[in-house]
This record gives sequence, C-alpha cells and structure tokens, in this order.
Amino acid sequence: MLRTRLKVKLFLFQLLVYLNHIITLPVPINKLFASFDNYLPLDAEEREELRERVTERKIKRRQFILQESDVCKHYTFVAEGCFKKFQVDDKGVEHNLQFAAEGDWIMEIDSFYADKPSRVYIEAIEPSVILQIKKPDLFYLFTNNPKFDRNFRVIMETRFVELENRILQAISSTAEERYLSFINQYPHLFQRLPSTQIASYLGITPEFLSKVRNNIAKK
Amino acid sequence: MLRTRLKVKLFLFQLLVYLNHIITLPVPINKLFASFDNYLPLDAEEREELRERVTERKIKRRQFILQESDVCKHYTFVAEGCFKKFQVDDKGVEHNLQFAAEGDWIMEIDSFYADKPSRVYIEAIEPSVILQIKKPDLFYLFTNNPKFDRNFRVIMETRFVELENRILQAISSTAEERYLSFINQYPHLFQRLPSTQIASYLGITPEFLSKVRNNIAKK
DNA sequence: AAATACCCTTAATATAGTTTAAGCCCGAGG
DNA sequence: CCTCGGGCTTAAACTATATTAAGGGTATTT
Repeated sequence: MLRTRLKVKLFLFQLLVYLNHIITLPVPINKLFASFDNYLPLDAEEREELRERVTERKIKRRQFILQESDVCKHYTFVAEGCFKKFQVDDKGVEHNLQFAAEGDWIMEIDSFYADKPSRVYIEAIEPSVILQIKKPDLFYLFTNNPKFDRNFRVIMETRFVELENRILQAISSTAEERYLSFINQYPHLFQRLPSTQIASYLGITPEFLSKVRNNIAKK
Repeated sequence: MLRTRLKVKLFLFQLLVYLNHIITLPVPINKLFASFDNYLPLDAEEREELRERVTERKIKRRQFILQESDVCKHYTFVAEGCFKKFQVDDKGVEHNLQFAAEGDWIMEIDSFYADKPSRVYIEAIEPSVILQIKKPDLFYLFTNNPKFDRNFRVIMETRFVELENRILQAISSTAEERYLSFINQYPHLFQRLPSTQIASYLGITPEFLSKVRNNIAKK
C-alpha cells in the first residue's frame, strides 16, 4: 500500500517534470512538435521517436548550412532565426528561391533525394537555431508511422501550392503587384529582411524596388 | 497425370493472354504501369490493385476536365494527348501554369486535398485519353502499400524540382533564355503546342515571343 | 465553298525594368 | 574616434517587354 502511494508520487513528479519540459520551456524541439499540431499532432511516444532522430544546431549569421556542389544531407527545421536559399548566376548575382523563418522547413529536395550536388546555397540571415534530420532517419519515420508520412506529405503540398502561386505571379503580375502580395503574405519576413533580399526574391533589382516602394508611398 | 498437363496448358494459355495484354497492346493502363517503372515498378498484384481503382476516359479537344470553382476530385494521368492548366485573370487573360502530355500527371493539388474550389481550369489541347483516380482510392493505395506511397511521393518531388527551376528562371532569365530553355527541356511540347500557348506559359505576349523567335533565327 | 475563328507576324508607340553612377546614412571593426 | 562597407535612394540613359493595330495564312465550322 505504501509502495503504491510512493509509485504514484514518483509518477506525478515525473509527469510534472515532463509537462514543465514540454509546456513552459520554449526549447527548439517544442516548436517542431507544435508545428505538427497544425496537421496531425504527435502523441508522447511519437514525439520521443522524433526527438531521438533530430539534431539541434546553433547557426551564426552569414553561416552556410548548404553550399553549392555539396550534397544536401538533411531536412532542416528552423526553430529560431531565418535562412535564405539562393542560386548564384554566371555574373555572380544571387537569386533567392526561398526564405525560411521559425516553423518553416528548408532543404534542396533534388540534392537530398537523388544525392546530387546542390546547385543552391542555404545561408543564415540571422543567428538561428535549427533541428536537422538525416535521410535514413526520415525514411525510418516515414515507413514506421503513417502519421509522419502524412505530416511531411502535407508540408510538401503546402510548399507546392506556394510555388505554383509564385509562378502564377511571376508570369502574370507586375513587380509592384508581386511586392504588395509579398508584404501581404509574409508580413513577418517583410519586417525583418533587408529590401535587397526581397528584391532578389521578387526577381527585380534593388534600385527598381526602391522606385516601386516610392510609387506605392505616393499613392 | 492427364489433368495435370491440362492444367499446365490452361495456365500457359492464360499467361499468354496476360502477356499479350500487358506487352503488345498499347492500352492506356499499360502506360500508367510503365510510368511507374521509372521509380519502383509494380508487380502483377499491385497492377491489379491499381487497375481496379482507375477510370479511363476519352476527352475531346477543348473539353475541360476541371473548371474554376469546381472541386478537383481526381488525380489525372495522361495516357494520350495533352492538357493545359491555367488561371484566368481579371482582364480575361489566360496564364498557363502547366502542360501535361503522355506520362504526366495533372491536378489542382490545393483543391484536391483541401476540397476547396479550384482557381484553375484544366483543358484538353488535343483529343486525349486519361486515367483518373479518386481521393479515397488514392488514399487506400497510399496506406495499403508503401510502394504506391513512394511512387507518388517521387512524382511530387519531380514536379517540385521542376517548379523551383521554373521560378529560378522567372526571376533570373530573359524571355529569350526562358524560351530556349523551354525548347530544350520540352522538345515534344514545343513541336505540338501553338506558340501562343508557350508564350502564356513563359509569361510573355505572343507578339513578343514572335519577336524573340525572329531574333533567334537571325543569329 | 464560304464564313469564321484562330494563329502568326510586323511595326509604331508606350511602359516596365535595368544599368550605371553618385551620394547618404548607419552600424561594425580597427 | 575614424573609417569602411553595406544597405537605401535618386536620376539619367538604356533595354526588355507590352500595347495597339493591322494584315495574311490556315484550320474548323457551317
């Protein structure tokens, strides 16, 4: 009888520690768990499965997590900070393909799945904290639990829809329309990013973006 | 003894029928099977599983298989012919987001998965034969056999890479460069499609494409 | 076979976006 | 403290692309 009460107490204590860990401390892994809550939330056991396969890293501003001609070895989840993914053309000009801030995933999918050398760079725009998962671990999760599969599938679909929208804009809208739509869709990025980075994302020169902003202000 | 030989004969006969069916006749479903051979080929049983869940349709030129504000109910595999997926802007101008010819898949992914009204049209450019699969059937295949899952995932990844390349081009290349790259990447489409459709895909006017072609010819 | 719609081209003019160059402001590093 | 580089802006000249309008050819429909 006494032993039972002791066990209960111990259990409650552990529970408390666990809850504290999960709820009150804003540790990076919790942001990852939270991000799945938008789709199919993970239970305690699944969270543990995921936690075991994920590596946390701190990244400095201007540090690269992927360089051209390297193979992309990880899916990267951004817990804090912000990254850009870009390609460099023959003239040395950078073209931003994607930004990834807290809660976003970033990787070079072609390089990752086909073990090809990457044609893009991924660089931290701010000091950041990331969680990375390697291919074998990701595949383990895919095959061992359909919930992971479904979750990562939805992440891809979401990106996919974003990409198609961006293409539509690229082939049908003026620079001003694209800029306004960017502000509207990514207000948190708009505040944090230097204009020159946004210009590169929109496919225009910084000088012209300046003019566009000026025109908008005049209205 | 006699019965056994009869059984063997019967079996061989059935096998012959099957092989004839699979190999010699270019029926639409075989194109679908063949398309999986690029990834993880399906065995006889899996083919049967797929065949049971797929509906064949003949589509006339200019016929729509998806209209704006309808919900996209199918993944569509093109066995013969060619389709375009496009959005219409406020001025009534069409903007081509995708072409799909033999061996390609086409659908409005956002509408399909989220049961949202579609913002795009999908229309046959040529008389076509398609194979369609509905959401519950697709999900059945996903959950019941990882090979389907993997195959459809790879199809998505491939499209994904194409989209990112197209965005890169849109933000970093001139119309002439994009046109040449289109010809290079999709020679079969270039031959079949009217220039005006290609112009819409590249995000330029037909008049300007005409000029671009002229410039290229002069060189 | 005629009528119609579509497709392609050309050219003049207008607009959107780039290039080059210069100057200003501010934060980081010596 | 100074200086140096990055980011932002302006403006003039230039280039890429759109718009408008017109004409000719070819395939589709009547």
